[in-house]
Amino acid sequence: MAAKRAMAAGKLLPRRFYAGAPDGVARGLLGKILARRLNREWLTGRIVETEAYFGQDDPAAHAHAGRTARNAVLFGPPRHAYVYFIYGMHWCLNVACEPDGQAGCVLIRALEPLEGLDTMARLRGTANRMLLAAGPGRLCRALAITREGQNGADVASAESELQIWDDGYLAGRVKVTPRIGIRKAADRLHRYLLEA
DNA sequence: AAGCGGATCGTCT
DNA sequence: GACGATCCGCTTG
Repeated sequence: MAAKRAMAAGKLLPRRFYAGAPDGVARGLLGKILARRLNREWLTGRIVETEAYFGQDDPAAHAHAGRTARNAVLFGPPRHAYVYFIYGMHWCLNVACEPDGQAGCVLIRALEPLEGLDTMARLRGTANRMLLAAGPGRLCRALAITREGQNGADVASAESELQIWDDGYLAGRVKVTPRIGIRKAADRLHRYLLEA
């Protein structure tokens, strides 16, 4: 099937990978492959931008004020997807990390599309390959990720329709900057980008 | 090339 | 009732 090229060479990222602290997991996810099964097709892309959020200690994090109905996934075991709705319009994808009970997570901000580009372009309503999955909202649109569909999905499960793979790609230079679009704790350097 | 504001609604106070 | 971990199109220079 379509995803064979990217996924056959590698393996699912193991469950233990996600038990670490958010900054380490955010760095570690750079260069890995996000894979979304949509009907019979796999849509895949290399993760090139992430941000770390540190649970209740982090004023910018959704988990800061404590557990609510929306952010419940963050307080559960790691490796589960936290999908939330923002600005009345966009979905954003996170992966919970840290042990059960701690609410750290990593926001997946951008992909370099690898497979299923035609479907992504159709879902995005654009043919601009550079912008297919660059940005958290665009990424979710390109991969048809919503709260109803993917919130709580286990990205380390072979049965899941949302998975993260390691194909052996070696990440190059990593650029570190402040996180985007937040007002609180805007000085902290928790955004990670893979240099082109 | 960069800056501005509108769209649009779930979530929490 | 206010605001947000965004995106896009329109304006200006």
